[in-house]
Amino acid sequence: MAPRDHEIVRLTADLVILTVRSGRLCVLLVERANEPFRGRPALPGGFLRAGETIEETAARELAEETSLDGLPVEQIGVYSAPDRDPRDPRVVTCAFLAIAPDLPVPVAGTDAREARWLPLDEVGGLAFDHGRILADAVERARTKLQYTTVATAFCPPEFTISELREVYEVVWDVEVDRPNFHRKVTDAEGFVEPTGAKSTKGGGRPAVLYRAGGARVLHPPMVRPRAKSS
Amino acid sequence: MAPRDHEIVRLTADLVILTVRSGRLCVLLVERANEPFRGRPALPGGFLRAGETIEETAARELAEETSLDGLPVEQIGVYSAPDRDPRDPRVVTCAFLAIAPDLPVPVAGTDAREARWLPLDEVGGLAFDHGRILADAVERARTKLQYTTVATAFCPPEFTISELREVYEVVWDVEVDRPNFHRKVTDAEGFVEPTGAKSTKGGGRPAVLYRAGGARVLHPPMVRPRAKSS
DNA sequence: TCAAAAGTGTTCTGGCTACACCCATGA
DNA sequence: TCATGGGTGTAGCCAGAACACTTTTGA
Repeated sequence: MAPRDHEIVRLTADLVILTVRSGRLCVLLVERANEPFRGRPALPGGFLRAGETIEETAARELAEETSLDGLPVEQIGVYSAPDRDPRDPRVVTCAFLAIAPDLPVPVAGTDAREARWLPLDEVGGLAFDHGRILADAVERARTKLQYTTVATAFCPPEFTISELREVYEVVWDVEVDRPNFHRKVTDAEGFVEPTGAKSTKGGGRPAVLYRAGGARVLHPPMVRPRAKSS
Repeated sequence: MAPRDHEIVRLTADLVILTVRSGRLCVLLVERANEPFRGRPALPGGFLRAGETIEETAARELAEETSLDGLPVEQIGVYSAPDRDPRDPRVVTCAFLAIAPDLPVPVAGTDAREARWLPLDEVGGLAFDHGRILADAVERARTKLQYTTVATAFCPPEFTISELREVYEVVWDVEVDRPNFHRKVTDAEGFVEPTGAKSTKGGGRPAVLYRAGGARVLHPPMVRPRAKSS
């Protein structure tokens, strides 16, 4: 092969960290402190270091931003347009999706950057190609709700079926039939398991509390109905 | 942020090109001409060049290996283990999946490397982490058959329903009910459309020929039955 | 006793499975 | 006229959709 006709790049991991806060799907954004795009909102992220896999880079940045350790991250894709970063030399990024419960805010980052949750429909003007990355990650999250049990990752350790249903309704922006959802979730092997306790909040009958079950895939899958708004 | 604590990498695109040949799922492999892993089978691939996206790198390598232009490629993932390439400096790869019809072989590459189709169950001893990349890509292809129309990409421009069914049977390693498959495929909007011609091969009744339809997603999806061979 | 939210029962329907059956061609 | 593979008909089953209904709490 022809030697040295290839380009040297710097590799970053950018994180799309999603959560549900007060009935809205939110993403964690930071404000850029340096050029390029100084002052613009951006996805948290950082450079690959020696000896790391890019997953480890992502996990390290995630821990710094959310103080949630061991939260799984999933690759969304590589974004490598030559002009995506005006700096020289070239920067290629690998985007990751992470799903978090509603954390105590403001999220205390260990570095000076200000991080904040922003509802998806208020996001605009992101730096670089982060708008596209965010859109791709949200689409992935929506798809994953169908055939995996990740919805529980949006919830606190103990939750009610209604709280879990709210995750689906918020992320998919649909209404989900309450009785059918209850049956489907409680019948599905390993999706949720009862803790024995009951929720005391709420005006009506107390709800049984559940925790996430052992299953990762959902069988049969949830089917996403037609969107309610549009 | 702390400057210069990040690593410089070289980025490659590696291709998993799949096809169905004489009833078996096959992958295109090349023999490495240089160290490391000289003489070992490997996935075709190459380095990112200046001004290219990594998708363009993949498309360029694909065209060189198969002389099929414009075949779509899909990202599988990034493989970045620090020790995946014994060379220094570090090489990170982005893997791509491409699906091809049964091409006239041997595939004429423009470079000197010898490329050949190898049935999946005969693959072994791949260079680097290409064994894992291949496994991930095959799993992706299997999943994609469920809810997309990519199965037609395994077929020539005109094909019979039975040829399309064979794709599912080979890739999934299952038996598919012939009558039900026929109905499902011909009823699905945009999956296949008849050309008007009929196949002359085969001993029995001539089969109607179809070409790929316009739809990319399959609605409702194909469901993968339990594997026939354990 | 009423409102509110949790949870159960029941009917209907659409898609899938299984398999019987008919059709068109070559030998 | 028989073998071979293409294509259609149809009965049963099962899961999801829709929605009526019962249960358990606080006010």
